[in-house]
Amino acid sequence: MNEERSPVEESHARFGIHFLLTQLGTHAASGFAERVGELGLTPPQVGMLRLIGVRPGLSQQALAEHLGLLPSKVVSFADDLERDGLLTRTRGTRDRRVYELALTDRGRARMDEIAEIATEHEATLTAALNDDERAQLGDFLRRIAAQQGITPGVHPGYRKIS
Amino acid sequence: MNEERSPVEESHARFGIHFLLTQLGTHAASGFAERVGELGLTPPQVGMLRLIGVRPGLSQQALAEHLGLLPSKVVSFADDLERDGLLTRTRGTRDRRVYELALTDRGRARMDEIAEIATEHEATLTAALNDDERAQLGDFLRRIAAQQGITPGVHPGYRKIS
DNA sequence: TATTGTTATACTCTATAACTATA
DNA sequence: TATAGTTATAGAGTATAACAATA
Repeated sequence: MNEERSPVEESHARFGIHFLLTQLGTHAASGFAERVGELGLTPPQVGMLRLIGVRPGLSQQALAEHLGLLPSKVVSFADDLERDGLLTRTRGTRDRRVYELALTDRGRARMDEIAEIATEHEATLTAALNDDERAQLGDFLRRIAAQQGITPGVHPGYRKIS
Repeated sequence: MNEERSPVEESHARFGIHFLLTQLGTHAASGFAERVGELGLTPPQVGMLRLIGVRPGLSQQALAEHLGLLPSKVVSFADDLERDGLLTRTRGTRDRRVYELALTDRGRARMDEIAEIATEHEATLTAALNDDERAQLGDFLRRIAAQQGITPGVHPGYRKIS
């Protein structure tokens, strides 16, 4: 290994947080994808279930908007989730063009499983920190997100970066 | 907005760092991609230039291995960068199958531009924090990366998550 | 026979556009 | 005419496999 610090390396050192965030972001995402994959789900599908659980009666358009997914993707994801008995489509009473989506009992149970997986995943991911440090890290990241104009849980990065 | 805390929402709250990391990771990555895109470069190409700058004479295979890129991708990226006069391919003297890659003067100048962009990007990204907090955030993230077995700069997330 | 770089191809995924039914 | 959901399709991007040169 060469020990001299080239200009390139120095700029790289001054560039730490960006690299760490991108690398840890993809690491966290792929770890989570692997875990929920064992339940036959993808992260965007989990995002759909989570949002439907919080706001039942949501339309597919609204889901697509909130999660940053293509409407045509929401259709096929909803097909899968409905076929697996995790959610129901009900035609809207006032506007019969829309489907109102809701979790089934099975869907709620699946979300409880996912909550357990998520808690365990979170703990594994932050095993290097103690509770105080974890809280402080969360504070830092939330402040950065707020300052950057990022709404938590909205457009959570499922769509490809163009 | 519903103010009661459902089990789903509680699990979501306990799940903060994962979501923050993935969301901020894609945010940081897309911001950087946009900036270097104005120079006609993609993030993996920047990664190639950076690594070649640090370790001149690297082969395309070694590049692919270090950055987590497909060898066939390295070929087309190197084609672009060579055509733009940013790097040179020289046949290896001992093993004439390999190309030894090196930056041209123009390539080094481009890397200096990128270093400026990177420093500015980093400052913008962490504008919500003061210097002490920025240093502490870096420490937290480096410790997490080390504990998770992530080598800084190696396989920096260019490849798609499978 | 194995490996580097390259090219060609098959495959997946994404985004867009067309279609229906309601409004 | 416009919108929600759906389906079909074109385009982009990815991974794999085949190929030439060298070891």
